Amino acid sequence: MDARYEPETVEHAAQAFWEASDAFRVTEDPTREKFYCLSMFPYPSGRLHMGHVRNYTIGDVISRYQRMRGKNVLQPMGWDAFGLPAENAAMQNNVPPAEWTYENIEYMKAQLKRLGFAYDWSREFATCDPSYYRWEQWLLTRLHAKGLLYRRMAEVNWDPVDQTVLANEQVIDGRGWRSGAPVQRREIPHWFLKITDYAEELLEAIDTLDWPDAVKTMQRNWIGRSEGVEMDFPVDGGDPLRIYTTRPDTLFGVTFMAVAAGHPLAIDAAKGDAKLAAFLEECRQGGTSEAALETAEKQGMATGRYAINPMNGERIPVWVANYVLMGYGTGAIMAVPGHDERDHEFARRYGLEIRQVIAPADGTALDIQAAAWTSKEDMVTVNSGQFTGLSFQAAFDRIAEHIEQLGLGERRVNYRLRDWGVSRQRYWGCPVPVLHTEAGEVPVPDALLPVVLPGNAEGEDPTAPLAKRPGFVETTDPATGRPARRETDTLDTFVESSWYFARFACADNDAAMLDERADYWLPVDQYVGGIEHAILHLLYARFFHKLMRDEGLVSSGEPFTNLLTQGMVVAETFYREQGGRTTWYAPAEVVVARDDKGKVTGARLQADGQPVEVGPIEKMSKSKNNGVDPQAMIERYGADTVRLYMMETSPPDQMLEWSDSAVEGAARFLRRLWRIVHEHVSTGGLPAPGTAVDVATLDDAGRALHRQTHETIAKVSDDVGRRYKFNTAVAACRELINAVSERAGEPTHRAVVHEALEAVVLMLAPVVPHACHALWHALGHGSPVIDARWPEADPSAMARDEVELVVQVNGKLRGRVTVAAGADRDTVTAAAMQVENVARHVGGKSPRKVIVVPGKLVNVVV
RNA sequence: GCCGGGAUGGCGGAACUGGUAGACGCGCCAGACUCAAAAUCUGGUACCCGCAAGGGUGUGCGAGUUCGAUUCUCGCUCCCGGCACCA
Repeated sequence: MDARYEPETVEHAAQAFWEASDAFRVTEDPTREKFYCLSMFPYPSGRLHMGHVRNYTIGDVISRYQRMRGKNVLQPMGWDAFGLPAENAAMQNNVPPAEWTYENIEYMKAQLKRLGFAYDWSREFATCDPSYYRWEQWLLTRLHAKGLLYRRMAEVNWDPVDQTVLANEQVIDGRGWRSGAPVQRREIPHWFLKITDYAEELLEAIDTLDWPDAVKTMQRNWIGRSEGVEMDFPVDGGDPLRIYTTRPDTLFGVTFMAVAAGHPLAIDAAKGDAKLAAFLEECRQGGTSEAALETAEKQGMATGRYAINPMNGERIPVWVANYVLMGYGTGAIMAVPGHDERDHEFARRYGLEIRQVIAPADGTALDIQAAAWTSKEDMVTVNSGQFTGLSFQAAFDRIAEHIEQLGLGERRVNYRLRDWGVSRQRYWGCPVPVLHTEAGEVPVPDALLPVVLPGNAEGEDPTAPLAKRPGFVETTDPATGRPARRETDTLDTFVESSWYFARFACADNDAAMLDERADYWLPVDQYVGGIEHAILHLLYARFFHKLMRDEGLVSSGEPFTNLLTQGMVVAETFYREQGGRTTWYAPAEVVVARDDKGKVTGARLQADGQPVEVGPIEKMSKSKNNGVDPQAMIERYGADTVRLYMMETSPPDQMLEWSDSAVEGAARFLRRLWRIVHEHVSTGGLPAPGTAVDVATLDDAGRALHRQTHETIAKVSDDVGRRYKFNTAVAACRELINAVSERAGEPTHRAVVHEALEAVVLMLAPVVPHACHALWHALGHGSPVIDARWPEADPSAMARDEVELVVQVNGKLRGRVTVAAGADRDTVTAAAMQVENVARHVGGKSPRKVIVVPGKLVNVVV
C-alpha cells in the first residue's frame, strides 16, 4: 500500500478491476431477493452537470449498500436521446442529430465510468436506437386497436415564416424564436393517448406509493377529480345549454350563463352579430400560453340569447366569457356571482345581479355585493325555495336527485387531466407507426416494424420534418399494394421515457418488447431523480406501466415503489452592474474577504482586484455563470472526493450548496483515512479476516472504542437503510475515525482499532468505493469490498455498565451524574441530589417533584 | 389566490418518539513543525458577563400546553417550490 493517497491511481485500479470482472453485470435469480435501483436517465446534452453527479451518486450509494446487504441488485443506465436540443445543435453546426447525439453519449458515458457508478452497462440503450423505439411503435399499434391512441384536431403554435410547428418553449413573447414572426394558432390533426381512461386508477393508486407527499399532492391536483352535476338549461328558441357544476347547492343563485368563445352557441349567435363575431375572434388571438391567460382580464359580451333556470323558471342571459374554458366540462357554466369569485368579478364588471343563496350556518351576516362567499363548510342554503335550510351535502344530494328526476341531467365526476397530446411535427423523434391508405388510417403491421427514422442525405436539411421528406412519406399499402402515405408526426419524447425502466429488464430481447425478466425486476424498488419530473414524467410512466399491464406484459400495477427526489445543486453568485448591464463572474474568479470571525465582508475579482457584488445563492446555470464543471473537479480531486462531498454536505432531498473549500475538506478526510489505515497496517501484523475482538482483554478505552464502533454501525445502517440521511451517516463515520486516531498506534488497542477501521471502510464503501476497494485489501482481505457483507452491530458490545445522566433543576441543566445502568429511581435521585451544583440550586428546599427519564436525565422541580 | 415545504452559530447542517440545542464539516483565531510556504498536527470557536468556577440569553415573531418545547397547539412574518380562471 502506498503511503500517500493518490486518487487517480486508486480509482483507475478499482475501475479496471470492476470492468475486468464484470462486477456489476446481473442476472435474474429467483432464489435471491432482488433490488432494482434506478436513477432518471439523462438527456445526452454533451457533458454531465453537477445535478447529474448528485442524482447518480445517490442512486449508486443505495445500489452498493443493497448489494452489501446481499440483494441481487440491478442498476442500469441509458440515454433519453430524442428531442429538440439535438435539432438545435444540428442547425448550428450542420451535423445530423444522430451523429451529435451518439457523440455526446460516448463522452458522457466515459464521464459516468470515471465516477465509478456500479452500472450494468450490458443493458444500456439509447431511446433513439431503432431496436428500442421499435417496441414503442409495436405497443402503439396495440393501443391504436384499443382506441387508446387516436387522432383529432388540436391547436398548435404555428410559425408562419418558418412554416413549422413550435414547441411552447420556442414561443418567446408570442413570437417564433428563430423567425421573430407573431405565432399563430392553427388547428391540425394530432395524436392523443387516452390517459383520461386511467384517471381514476392513477388517482387511487397514489395512496399505495411510498413517495414524498409533495409529489403525491401534485399528482392528485394535476388529475383534479371533482364531483358535480352535468345538466341542461333550456334556451329560448334553441338547443338546451349543457353545463357542469360542482355547486348544485347554489342553483337558485344563477343570474347569468357563460360559454367559452369556441362554444357552438357562441359561434351560432355571432352569425348575425358582427360585434360578437369580432369579440370571438379577439379571444382566439390571445396566446394559449399560461402567462397570457394569467394576466388576462375578465371580458365578455352578451349573446342576446336567454336560458331558463329549471329550478325557478327565471329567464337569464347567456354571455360569452373569456374565462370559460372550452376544454373542461362542457365549455359552458352557470354563473353564481354570489358564491364564485370569478363570476363575482365578471358580474361587477358588467353590472349583473349578485344574489345570495347560501349563508354561514352560525347566522353571521355577509355583504355578498362586496365579495363572493364560497364556503362549503358550515353553510346553509337560503332563498332556495323548497331546498332552503340545507347543508352543502344535503343540498347537493337533493338538488341533484331533483334534476335527475326532471331528466335534465345527472351526477358526474370530472377530471382536470386531459388526454396526452403526443404528436410533434419534428424530425428527431420516434415516428408514429401509422399508414394513411385508401382504406383509411391503419397501423403498420408488426412485420414492417420498426418504422425507421430516415437518415440524412448529402445536402439535405438534417432537421427537415418527416413531412418534407418525400422518400419517407410515399409508400404502399401492404394489404393492397396501392399507394399510401406514412404518418409524418413523431412522438413526444416523454413517450420514450415512460417505459424505459421496464426495457432495462430485457434490453437484449429482439423478439418482444418485454419478457418474463420484467416481472422479476419490476417494480423499481428505488427511483431517484429531480423533483422537476414530479408531475409529467412520473404520471406518464405510471400510465404506461398500466398500459403494459393491460397488454399482459407486466403484472405489477405501479412502476416505482419508492421515490427519492433530490434537491438542486446551487452556488454563490457574483456580479457587477455597469451601465445598466449586469455581468456575472464565476465563483472561481472571485476572492472572498472575511472578518476575523469568518463572516463574509466582501469580494473582489481576481483579475483586477476590484470589488464585485455578492449575489444570491442560485441554481447553477450558464446565465448566472455560477456552474461548476464536474469534470474539472474529478480531475482535480478524484471521483471519490466529489462523491463524498455530495453525500456529506446535505440530505439528498435538500438543496446542496457548492463550496470549494468544503470539497477540500472531503479530500482532506480521505487523505487522513488513508494515512491512518496505512500507519495501522505498516506497524504490525493483521488479524485473519473475521477474527472477533477478544472483549475480555480490553481496558476501558478499548471497550469504549469497541462500543463506539458498534453504535456507529447501528446508526449508519439506520441512516442509510431507512432514513436516506447519508450526511449524518458520513458524520458518524468521521466521528469514529476521530476516535480511532486517538487510539491508533497503541499496541494494546490494535484489535479494536482494526475492527473500527474495517467497519468504517465497509460503511463508506458505497460512498467512496474506489478508496475503500484499496483500503479493504490493505486491511488484509483477498476478496473485494463490493462482495463483502454490510457490518452487523453487536448488541453486547453496545451494552453499558454505567450511564451518564443529565441533571436539571426546574428544567435547567445544572450538572451530570454517572450511575449504574440499571439503577432504580431512588438511587438515581439520591445520586443527582449529591451533585454540588445541583444541591446549590435546590438550596435545601424539598423537591416538589422529581422526573427521572431512564438513561437520559433527572429533573428536580422545587 | 390555492396546495406543499421551510426559517437553528459567520456558513452547510445535526438533534429521528417532547428530554444535554449547535453532532460532523467549512470558515475563522491561536499554537506546533518549517529558513519559509504548502501539507499535516494540537487547542479554541452561539452570544453576553467572568481569570476561573459559574451565571444569564438563545432555534423567524407573538401567545399557549408541559416539570421540560427546535420538536406539540393557535395566531402572524418572511423565504422556497408547484399549480393557477378546471366552474
